[in-house]
Formats: sequence, C-alpha cells, structure tokens
Amino acid sequence: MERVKLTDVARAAGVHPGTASRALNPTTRDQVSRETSRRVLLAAQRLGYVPNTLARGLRTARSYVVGMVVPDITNPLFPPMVRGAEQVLSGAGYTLVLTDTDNDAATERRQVEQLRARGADGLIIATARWEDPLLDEIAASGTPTVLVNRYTASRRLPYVGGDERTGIRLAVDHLVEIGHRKIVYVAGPQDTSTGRERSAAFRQAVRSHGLPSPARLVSVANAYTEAAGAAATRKLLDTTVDFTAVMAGNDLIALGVLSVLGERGIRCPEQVSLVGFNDLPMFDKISPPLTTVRLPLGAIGGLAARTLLAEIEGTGDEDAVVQSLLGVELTLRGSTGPPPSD
Amino acid sequence: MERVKLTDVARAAGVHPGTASRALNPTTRDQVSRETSRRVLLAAQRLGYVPNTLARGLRTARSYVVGMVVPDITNPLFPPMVRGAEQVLSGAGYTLVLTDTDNDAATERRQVEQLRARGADGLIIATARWEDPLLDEIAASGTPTVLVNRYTASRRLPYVGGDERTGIRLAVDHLVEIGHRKIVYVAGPQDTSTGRERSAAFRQAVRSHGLPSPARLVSVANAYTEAAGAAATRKLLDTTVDFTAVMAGNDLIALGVLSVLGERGIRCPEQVSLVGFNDLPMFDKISPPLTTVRLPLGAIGGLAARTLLAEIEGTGDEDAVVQSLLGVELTLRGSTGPPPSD
DNA sequence: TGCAAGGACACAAACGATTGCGGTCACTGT
DNA sequence: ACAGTGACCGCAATCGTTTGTGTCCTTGCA
Repeated sequence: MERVKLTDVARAAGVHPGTASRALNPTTRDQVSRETSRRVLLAAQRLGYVPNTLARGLRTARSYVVGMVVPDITNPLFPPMVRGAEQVLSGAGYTLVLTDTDNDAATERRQVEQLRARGADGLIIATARWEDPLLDEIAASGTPTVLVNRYTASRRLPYVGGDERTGIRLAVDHLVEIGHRKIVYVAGPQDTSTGRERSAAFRQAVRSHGLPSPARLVSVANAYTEAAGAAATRKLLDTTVDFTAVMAGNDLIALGVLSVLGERGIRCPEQVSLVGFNDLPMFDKISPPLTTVRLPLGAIGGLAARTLLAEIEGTGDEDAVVQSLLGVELTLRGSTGPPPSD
Repeated sequence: MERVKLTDVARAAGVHPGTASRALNPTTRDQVSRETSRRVLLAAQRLGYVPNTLARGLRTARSYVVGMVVPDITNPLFPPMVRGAEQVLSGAGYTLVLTDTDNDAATERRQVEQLRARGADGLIIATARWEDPLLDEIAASGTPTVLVNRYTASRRLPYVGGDERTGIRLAVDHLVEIGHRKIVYVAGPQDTSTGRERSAAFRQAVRSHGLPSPARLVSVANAYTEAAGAAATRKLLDTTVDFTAVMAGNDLIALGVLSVLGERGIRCPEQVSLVGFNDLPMFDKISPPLTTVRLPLGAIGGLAARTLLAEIEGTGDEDAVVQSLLGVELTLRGSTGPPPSD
C-alpha cells in the first residue's frame, strides 16, 4: 500500500501540487478559489491523503514535535504530568516525544541532543537541578523550553509548578492546630528547587507559629526515594531530639519515614504523625493512609504544554509568562492525629 | 546560533557534501580514504555537527521513530514497560514517541494516523482488544508492529507478554497448598486477551486440583479498575456461594476486592485470602501487602522493542518470532494465609 | 475598445541529507 | 608505453512539502 502524496492529490484534482498545498492549508486556502479548494479537499479525502510530516518539517523548519524529559517515568509523580501535557499537545497537532534520563546527566545530554536533531520545536523539562549547566545552554540556545516541577538557580527558563510554600504552610498549620509543637522535617535533596523551597517554607512556617528554631530539627535526604528518606529518618532518630510529628519532603520520603518508624516500633499516628507531599496515586491505600499535600500534577503538565505552545507560536509582542504556580490543597488522611497526651 | 549542517562540515573539511556524508556514516566510511574521513570527522566534531533527522528521514524513508501506544500512562502497569522499551530503543538510536489514547478508540485511531504521518518505522501497542479492527488494518498495512501485554483474536501481530497461565497456576497452587478449597475468581474484562487467558487458566487450575467446577465461582469485572473490581465483588458476595479465597484478575481489581471486603467487615487474610496479578509498584505497601503474580514489566517492554527492531531492520531471511512469553513468579505477602478453621 | 488591476493558478526553487553514477588519477602488469 | 583496474571523490538527482515569483485571463472602468 503506497503512501499517497500531495502530487497524487493534485493530479486527481487536476491542479498543480503547489495549488493543492495551498488548498489544504487553512491559512492559505483563500489564495485559491472555492471551487478548486473543494475539489482538492475532496480528492484528499477520497485518496486518504495524510501529509508527510518530515517533508513539511524540512521545508518549514517546524517539526511539531515537543520533547519531554523526565528523570524516571516509573516515578508516579510523572505519568500524570506527561498525560496532561500529551493531551494538550496532541490536541494542538503536536507530538510528544518522551525521554527518560534514568537520572543520569550524560544520558540527559544525549537525549536532548537527539531531540534537537529531530528539530523539536520545544522542550518540557522535569529534571532541573539547582545548578544545571545543560539548562543554561538550552536557555542560551533559544529553544523554547519550559520547566516543570523544578526550576534552576538562574531562573532563565519559565517554570510551571505547584504552590509549594503554601502547601508546606497548610501542612504545618494543620499539625500545629491539632496540638503538635515538636515537628521535624525530613527534607528532599537541596540541589533541587523543590528541596530548597520546601525547606525554607518549613522553617518559615515553624517560626511563624513561634515554635523553637528548627536548626536541629531538619534532616536532609539525598534523594527523593524511600531509601534516602529512611536513612535521613534514622539519622534524626539517633540524635536526642524528640518529636511528635514529621513533615516529609515528599511522599516517597514519607514512605521511608514510615518504614523506619515501623522498624523502631513507633506507631503512626498514635505516637508520631506524618505528612507527605505530592499526593501520589496509591498513597491513600497504604497503612496508614498518608495525609499529604495534593499537587494538581495533570494540570501542571497541561499548563506547561500551553505555556510552551504560546512561546513557540508566540507572536512575541505579548509578555511571556515566566512562572505559574497552581493551587495546592491539604488532603487529610489517617497518618496525622493529635500528639500523645503524656 | 545557526545550526551547522553537512555543507558546513564539508566546506570546513574541504570536500564535497556527498563525501562528507559517506565519511560520517560508518557503513559507507570505507568508500572514503582514511585521511579524508579523519578530516571530516574532526571538522564535524569541531563544529558540533548534528545531522538533521528530518532531512535524512525524508531521503531514506526511515524516521528512526517508533511509536508506543498505551491506554493510560497513569496506570502503573505501563511506565515500567515504556521505560524498558525506551532504553533499548534509544540505545539503538531510535526515538520513542509515546501516545496515551485515554482508552478511547477514536483517539487511538487518530494517534496512530499521526504516527504514520511521521513515518514511524514501527509501533509498539499495548491497547489491543480481543477484536480490534484497527490492529487488523495495521497488520494489513505492513507497518512493523509488536503487541505488548495483550494480543488479538486474529493473532496477526507478534506479541510479547508474561506467561499468564503459569502465573495463575502458581497462585492457585499456593492457595490450595495452604488449605483453600473454595476459591473464587474476579475476572478482568473478556474483550482482552489477558481477561480470557487468565480466566481459562483459572478454570483449568481449579479443575486440575479436583475442586468443584467453578461456573458460579467467577464474576467478571468490566474493566481493570478498582471500581469495576468492587462491583464484581459485590455481585459475588450477593450470591449464596461462600469462599475462603479470591483470585483477582489483576492488582487493581484486587484493590476493589479489598475495599468491598472492608466495607462488609470481612478481614483479609484471616477470613478471606486474596491474590492479585502484575505486582504493580506500591502494592507491597498497602494493607495487607498483596500476594500477587509478578510480571517482568520492564523486560517485557525491552523485549518488545528488540523484537520490533529485529522486524524493522530484519534481513527477512530469518524466521520472525511470533510470540514471546517471559517467566513470572508468585510474590508471597500478607494477603494470603490459611483458611479460617471453622 | 483599451488598459490597469488583480484573482487564480502554475512553475520552480528551496529545505538538508543520501546515493547511483561517472570521472579522475595513480598504479599495475605486460 | 598503454590498457586495465580500483580507490577515491564530485556531480546531481531525489525524498515530499511549502512558498516566492511569474503568467494568464477575467473583470471593471474610462
């Protein structure tokens, strides 16, 4: 089954390929008589013509491809974002190319190069580190790009994410409200914006409630994983501080906290309350169901895509959005309760 | 920053673009003197040349793109497969285009058309239904394609999956071994190969143990979701059959079973044991941790990609693999135990 | 009737790579 | 010395579109 090409359509309609092209393209259709364009459309329909995107891209220097770079698609944080982005992109006639860097900078560089070779019209990047030379290069190269989930120190690229500060504040407010005074924080890695932002927000929230300065009350996990969360929690438990609630840098870290509490025989929420961050799928099913801050992941992906499209197709005269934060909410579940009444 | 093209490299190396092309391509490099190819390689390196995939694809009718079609990337079944596939594809210089059909046939058709317009060299499809006209068309069109996770009645396309029959048998054997005699099955939708295959395997396993014919012991969920699993479980509980163990069509259905058991005050595993299928991430964290059949999802994705590549680049003289089944294992966790001693 | 204006279309040149074909040149064997 | 043989490389066509520049013909107006 030979692919039918523009020439075939043109021949069938009795016109020149150039004319057929104009007739098919809505924005140039008015350069062609109604009658002719009708014939061309009909012929295209009848022959089942579908334009060759490669040829078009070669000529127009537009690929209608956008690349999305995630560190690990297996991490439940990303599928909803990917999905949100994919839906708006494919709705706009774009194709999403997904690449999984496996958390490896070299792989990431290779992937991005691949994407540029493909002539990707834009990039959505979810792997930003606080200091990220690759992203600075991308920013310098002028390729339309938007960051999701994390941003960089240099802030040279637009960013779409959740309102993390508010999320942390809501969580801390809740803990304080039900009676907690001794709250510790198991932070995420500080080479990511989320790690820094949430840590800062935690310190600020604690201070605003007049609670003791949390210098010793923070332990940093070196990755957003259960294992790293567990390690950081052990460190915390091995110091002398005592506490009745722990705020985790994200849900996966919370998982680590939970497992360490379990192995030390500390009951949650009876003895220690726990709050996570992200509200990943399935975290309502674990035991105890995790109280956590819900981020609208799908919406973040979708908005990132829309922001990117605006930048790609942008007329340029309107001011570009540099940062968008979406609202978050606290989801109350079984992992938080009043502190033990000693 | 203008993209450097082949012409630039050629000029820098003082040769014709055609020669440069040959020098750059490993398979044609021997048509060029060592000295010349060295100069060309060096120039390419120095200028940071990265070939324009669109132009190459246009000329060679090869896009080095393969499309992967999944019903819902948010379903934890798929990310590991996607990841497995992506790793072998990008290792082979291919790019993975991911499309999420949102479980909608019309969307799927549109997406596949998009992919073919892009000149995708092949397709990996995870959305197969038992009767699937779109897939028959694809098979007829000759586009290299491999099915993962599910296959079609017509079996016209190669398939890579797990050894489901064995998985079910292992699970039933285990239940019988710890003393269960009254085992029911909450099946997945019967318009998928997995739904049918697993149901058949269940019947066969039960028969082989000399247990009563399971005609009334099977309830069919109309989707692989928690809600559908819950509905099917209620139907089962509202009949008069009693049972001490339930085998679920997959983990998500098992989730539905669990929630209905909870709402009826039936304790798992003390009163009823439960076995799932797939061993999705996080199902070791729920309460009780789910005993389930582990499918090597990443490996399935990877093997699908390799099978596809063989078909794409295939010399054609070797016999094509039509079906590959990967080994599965039973993961024992807290949701199964001996039946109550009445 | 003549002329300008402009609508509708055809022509052909791009886009950036690959590749069949053929030409040049050095070298070999007789 | 000359034909033959390869190795090496340049030339130009080609992939399927889009789009700038012509050309023709119709139309309107004086």
